Amino acid sequence: MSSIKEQIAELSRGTDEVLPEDGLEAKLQQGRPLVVKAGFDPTAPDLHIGHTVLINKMRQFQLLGHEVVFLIGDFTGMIGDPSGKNATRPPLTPEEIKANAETYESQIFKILDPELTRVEFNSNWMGDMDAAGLIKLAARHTVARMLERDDFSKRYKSGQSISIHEFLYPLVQGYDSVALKADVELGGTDQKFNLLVGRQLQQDFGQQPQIVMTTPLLEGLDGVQKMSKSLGNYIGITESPGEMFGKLMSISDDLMWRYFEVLSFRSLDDIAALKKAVADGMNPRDAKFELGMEIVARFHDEAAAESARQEFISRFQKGAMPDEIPEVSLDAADGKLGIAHLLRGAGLVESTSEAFRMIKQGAVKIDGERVEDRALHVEAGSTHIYQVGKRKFARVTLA
RNA sequence: GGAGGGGUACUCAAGCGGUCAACGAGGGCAGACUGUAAAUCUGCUGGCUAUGCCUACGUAGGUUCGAAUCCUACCCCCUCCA
Repeated sequence: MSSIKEQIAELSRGTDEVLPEDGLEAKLQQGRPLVVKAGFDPTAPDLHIGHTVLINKMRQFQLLGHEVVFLIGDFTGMIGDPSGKNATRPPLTPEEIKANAETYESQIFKILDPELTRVEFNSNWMGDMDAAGLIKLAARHTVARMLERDDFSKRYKSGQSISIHEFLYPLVQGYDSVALKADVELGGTDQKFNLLVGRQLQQDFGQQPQIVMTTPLLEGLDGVQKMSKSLGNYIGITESPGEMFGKLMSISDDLMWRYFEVLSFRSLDDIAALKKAVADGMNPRDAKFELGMEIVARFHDEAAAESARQEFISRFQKGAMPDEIPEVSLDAADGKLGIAHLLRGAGLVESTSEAFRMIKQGAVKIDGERVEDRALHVEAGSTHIYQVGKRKFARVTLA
């Protein structure tokens, strides 16, 4: 077992804040398994690797022998977290929540040890609380303190509405920590306020307040904006090995080191050594290969990672066609088909207009030959490999 | 309840009777360069039976040879006052 100091260094790695700063050391020195809590929305879980920064942190605690609680906020979900959102969420049915919870589990257990993970639902304790209980809970916090929260104060000052129920969200989340007697709560930076409310409530309830650890929102593949599905700059953890590997290879070198820090399970020393090797002349691409392999292996397996790497090398370094090209059959009405219609029929472009644009830009190839003539017609009874841009391929048989 | 401002393409944002499929920026896509990088440069960025036609500027009507631009009604959003 590593020293407490080393543990703190690894546990703090890639975190945004640890509050209070020296609190973690004090907790660790107690020498008992700590209760480490992290809460998740019960809404449709479609995790991307940005979410796994937090889960990786849970895993670290788990490896050090602590008790990790994966808390599904099924009750809180009925309130809706106000952070940055104003749309009211439709309430989920118990069936939906159950299904979502199962999806969560199948995804997080690629990282966490199922045997050592405690899954909880906050409806277990919140569902039984009556109105009087809720008011008592509310009485433990003040409006002034609620307004300390950044987005509340902004909205209040600018005259935007704040519903009363939004104040209850941090309280319920904080009460979860009381119910679980949490020693540590993990959350994204946007959760900081809520996590701190937990500390205060625990103190009110006579408990030792939890340590709050926040993890940053991971930068997306563009390296600038946060990773999110709607921005399209994400890697979903259920994506194929090839896609995952390819996407990781497309990130900038700066971002690569960032990803090493928060996504890799390698030790900090290891990463420092790799960084030095690159500084001394190692091709950064090879370092990126190692990152790609590790991530793909985590969500798939070693063999998949290796073949993803091989595929990548043969396809892009040697310019070969991908191994798996979608097969498409199309019917030609008059014994031949215009190239634009063919490309659209094969799903390589959205519209014939787009097809013409792509041809004009020199992005269309047939069997590796660039198409120059937008009026080109392909004879029926032929099979060719059509390509649009670098990544879109289809083997089209024209009948 | 009263007064005022606004709704334009993926987003922001010009336009305020014709030359507007709509300036500009961002994003996206493509080409060059490369490590499928990043940065940079260039081009494209509604659809179609394709050098023309159709559909689009909150919704529905109207005025006009002609409307995103003017008028009317309606819907929605915001600000200020109560």
